[in-house]
Amino acid sequence: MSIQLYNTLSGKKEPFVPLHPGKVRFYACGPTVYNLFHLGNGRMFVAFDTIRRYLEYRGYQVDYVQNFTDVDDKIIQRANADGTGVREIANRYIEEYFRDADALGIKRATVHPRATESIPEIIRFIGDLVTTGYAYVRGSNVYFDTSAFPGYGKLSHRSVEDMRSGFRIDVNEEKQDPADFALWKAAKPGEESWPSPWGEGRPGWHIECSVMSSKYLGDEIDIHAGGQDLIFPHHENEIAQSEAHSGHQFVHYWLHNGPLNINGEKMSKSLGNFIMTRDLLLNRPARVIRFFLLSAHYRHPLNYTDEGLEQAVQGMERIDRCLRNLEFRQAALHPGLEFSQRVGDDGTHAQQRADGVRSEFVAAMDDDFNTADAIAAIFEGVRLANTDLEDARVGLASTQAWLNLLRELLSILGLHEPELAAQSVSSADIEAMIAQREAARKRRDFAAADKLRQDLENQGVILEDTLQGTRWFRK
RNA sequence: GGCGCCAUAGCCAAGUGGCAAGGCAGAGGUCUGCAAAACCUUUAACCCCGGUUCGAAUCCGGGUGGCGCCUCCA
Repeated sequence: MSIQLYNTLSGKKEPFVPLHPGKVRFYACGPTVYNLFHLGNGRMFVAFDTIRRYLEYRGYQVDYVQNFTDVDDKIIQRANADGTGVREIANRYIEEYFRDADALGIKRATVHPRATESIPEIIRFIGDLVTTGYAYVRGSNVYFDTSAFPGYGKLSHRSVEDMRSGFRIDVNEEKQDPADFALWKAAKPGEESWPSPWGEGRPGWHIECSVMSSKYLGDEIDIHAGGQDLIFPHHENEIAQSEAHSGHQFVHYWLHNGPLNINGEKMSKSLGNFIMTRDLLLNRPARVIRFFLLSAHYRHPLNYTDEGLEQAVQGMERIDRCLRNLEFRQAALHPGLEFSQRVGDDGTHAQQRADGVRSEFVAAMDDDFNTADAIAAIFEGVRLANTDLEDARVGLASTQAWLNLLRELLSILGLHEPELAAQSVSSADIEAMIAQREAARKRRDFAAADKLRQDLENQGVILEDTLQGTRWFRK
């Protein structure tokens, strides 16, 4: 069974067949670097990073390109507001992007191109469109002529007629048609600009993605991804430019993620409900945030609430505890310990069930990257592993099968091992106190034993008694 | 006005023609000196009205409610 994915272009789920067997050319729209990225951006980055990871897991070699839009009105505004230069703003927020993205477990792209690094290619591309009659020049502005491209509207499934009837399109005297859009914008005084055949100016928004996509991946690629709100006009315009330019199909599969809402409403500055990913990262483990973002299907709306995030904390902890408990069992089985004498378990049964869980996980992910179902499969693995742990005879082979499975599946989702908390007590001190407590318990001095446990808990160390001895972890 | 999406238990969220996953929260039990962890059992759901069908949460039509895009917002 192959991977099925929902293609915005066709409006259907389709089997994924790459242009070149075993290889995937994947372009994901990146941030405009004028600020930290908000949780909606974070959702998009995590969603497509996860899809990329899964494609790699399924054996594809993925060339993943994610751009930085580093020339834009908002960057200029920010630079003016801060009294600094646009390059400084862009560089700063590219750095900040990596800080948050790395924390969220988002893999670095194969290439992270910046629009300003492709100005000559952009100018050439626009020049070609002018030459072939797809674009027209008005002073130092260049516009794309949408009426020259018959397929215009095929991605967003609307016609130019529909758009004309909409009264919200600004009428720009220079444009031949309200649906036309800028490829090259004449420089305004004081703005960063580049020389071009049409005069000083800078690229329009849409052209950079078309150019960088073809520059790094070729003019026909497998996947192009972004938020649903980019379908129109951004991606529609990219198709028009790229296909007018190349004369053939630009992208085979268009993937779009759903919106992230806050308490049921769209994030907006006027509502004051903007959530920066950074702010969440300061208060919660990054993997909990990632887990939360993956808890719904990527195409569906995801509603952020404090309670929802709290539920993600609990869910993530259930998985982490299972890993910890499996690891403790293995430590307790260490050769030389009395307990290991009693173990007889070749792990076959656990391995079979682990394989079954893996199959469920893969089936879920094959079905348009259904991470919610995939996470359900992980929980099934957790339950089965915990059930095994209930049996004192279950030993190294079984626990290893479960650990291997859970680590494998978590890593596909980019949810790696728990982070180590700050350490206020050394492991040796903890072990010593556990030994003291054990002695107190042996002489049935439970008051002393409980005090030791409480002392450790006050320092963030939790003790749990098991048949194999006392296990501990830092909270 | 045009285009489109969504509605499943207290909460989150899969499923999309054949006995309604999973997580969180709740209840009971087992284990334990106690606690924790864990396991077992359990409570509880397909917005409304029509239609198609042997059979609909799932398909079609109509409502109601919520949301998105049509503004260089992911």
